[in-house]
Amino acid sequence: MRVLDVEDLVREARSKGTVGAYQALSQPLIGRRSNRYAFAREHLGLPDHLTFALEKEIEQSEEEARELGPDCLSSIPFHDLCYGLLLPLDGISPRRSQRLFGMSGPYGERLDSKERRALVAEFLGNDSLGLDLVDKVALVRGDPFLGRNVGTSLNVLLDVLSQVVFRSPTALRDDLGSIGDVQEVFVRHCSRHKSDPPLTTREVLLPLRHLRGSWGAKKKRVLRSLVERMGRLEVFFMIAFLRQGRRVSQTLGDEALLDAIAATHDVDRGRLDLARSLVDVFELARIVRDEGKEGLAQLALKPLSPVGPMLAGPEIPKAPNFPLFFEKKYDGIRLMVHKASNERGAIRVAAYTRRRHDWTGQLPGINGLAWALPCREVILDGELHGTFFSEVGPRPASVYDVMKHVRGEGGVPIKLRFTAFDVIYLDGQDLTERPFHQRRDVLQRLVGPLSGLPLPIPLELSDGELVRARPDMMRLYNLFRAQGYEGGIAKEPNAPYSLGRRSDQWTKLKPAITLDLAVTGALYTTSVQGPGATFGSYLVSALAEGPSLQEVGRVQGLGAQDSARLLSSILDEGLLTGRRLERDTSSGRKAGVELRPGIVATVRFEGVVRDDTGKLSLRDPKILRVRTGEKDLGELDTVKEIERLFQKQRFS
DNA sequence: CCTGATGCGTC
DNA sequence: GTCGGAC
DNA sequence: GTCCGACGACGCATCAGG
Repeated sequence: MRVLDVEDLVREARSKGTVGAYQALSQPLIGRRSNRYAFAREHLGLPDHLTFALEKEIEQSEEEARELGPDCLSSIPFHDLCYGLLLPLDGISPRRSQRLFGMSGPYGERLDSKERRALVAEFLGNDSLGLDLVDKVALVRGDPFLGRNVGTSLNVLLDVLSQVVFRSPTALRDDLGSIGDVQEVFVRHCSRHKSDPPLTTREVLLPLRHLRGSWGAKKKRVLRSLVERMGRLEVFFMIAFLRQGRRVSQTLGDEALLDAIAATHDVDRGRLDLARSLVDVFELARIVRDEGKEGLAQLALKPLSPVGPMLAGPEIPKAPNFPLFFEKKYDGIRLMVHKASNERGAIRVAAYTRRRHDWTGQLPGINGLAWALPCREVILDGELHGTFFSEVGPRPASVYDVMKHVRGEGGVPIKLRFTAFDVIYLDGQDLTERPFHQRRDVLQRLVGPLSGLPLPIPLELSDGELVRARPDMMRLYNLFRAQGYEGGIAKEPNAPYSLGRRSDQWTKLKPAITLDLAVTGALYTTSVQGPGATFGSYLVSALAEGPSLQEVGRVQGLGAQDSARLLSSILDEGLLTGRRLERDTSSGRKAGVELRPGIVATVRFEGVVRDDTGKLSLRDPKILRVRTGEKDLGELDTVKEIERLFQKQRFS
């Protein structure tokens, strides 16, 4: 056995360039070392974010059996891209830009939407940047994660910054309190204008693209490696990328992107539109990049290719156009069930959620359901929901029970059911253009006979009927409510099925309960949009024994005007107790202030939910109006009342 | 081993 | 899920 | 009108640290 000479291997590998060297060494040396990052840093001079990106890229290229090019990182410097593209697209005001970066960008002032479109078209058409179409779409959309949800909490960002600038996270949080915007906090603490040597755009895009699923110290190490090499402009936009929800160039939607792709990549605009209804814009870019026109031409609605379901519009209008099909609204998980058969009769089944995630594996019973359908191929749209069995008899389960049952592999005494309410594809035919009533007929013939069969997940047709006037509709609505369901959906009989879109041809009718609650605190907004509102949400409390106040939930803030008015009355009436408070939210811990009672909010909500610990909260709460100057606690609704509502909805 | 923090998914 | 705001 | 980010709820998986 020959002993490997590390030095020799490294010397030989380095002659192959950065990527080649890592590839050459990843198997014999780096893969075996516990600290690959330290090894790559010492011997190859690779910063951590590149080691991370290359490791992931190599993994992926092996899976997809494709070559990893030696120049997969060489591309336009990220700084130049920020300056030439992201800054003009972002619509940041010239004054702010001057203050943050000491410059106002290449155009001096804000671009209007026409100019932004032109810029995007020019960018997509420029093939000397070392960026492919997927990269470009990701940049224009400000989403390096390609449409997947990747969040980074505020605390993680501040931790990373604290490692780079040697300032405590607490001090940084205080800075954030006075500056108001995370991106700006990073910019202020960044000493350089420009990275040196410059980071390339791919060098930033690739680590971010693979960041999904990375957690804790690993994620922080990658981010730190990037942040400490960035100048102000670069760090500003990377932080924008990382903030979940916050995207640059938000004003330029898919439409503009499709226009630009059509113009620069010689594909038909109408074809792109059609494609867009079947896949998201990132997948579309990948298809154009890898398969070109032919790939686009092959795109069609077909089983086993997930598509976004049609979504209902907001609320039913006061005077809807009758007749309408009024259908029970089930509280569960929206699911598209796909069935496909090949020539030899082998059947494949899949189930996809509203955001096109594959839930087939989590729902073994879905196979039996699909097999029972008397057709070769089909795509059914419906709701996975459940029935809860308790001492007082069966009642519809809430979506939380359903999730617990599905994810926790039972443990909850509910029986899952799948209720189909639409069919969009049947045996080679795309039915999306057909009017709803025709699809309903098809569905009835297909699913009706299977109702009541003992399938692993029972299949049934949604409950509903054609109503000709409001009293008919309300009679049905009250019946559905009495049975414990959420309400109803009104569907226009002639509506086609709009894939992946929200349509007002389907509207909801749901209950609205209101309570008067005390506003006992406010959390600062994390918004970075202009002046906006100071507070992003409010803590509300109900009257409890004592009398005392018990917090019963948070309610999203008001519009800019109402919010400003509320803030001034808080100050006028001296409602600030001076105590600060913090609450955990899905986007990290948020800071806020405690308020003395004095503001009463009328809160509308759809029901009461109870978590594992027995705590009751309001579901989908919204502030209808606020009254100030209320000193009398007796006017408030009580915790008892909320408990009563919870019991009532359970046993109705 | 338990608990809290974080991320990601559903509504 | 809802809502408000920018376009 | 349409789009999308800022917000609400819970539950589960995973990891860090006492």
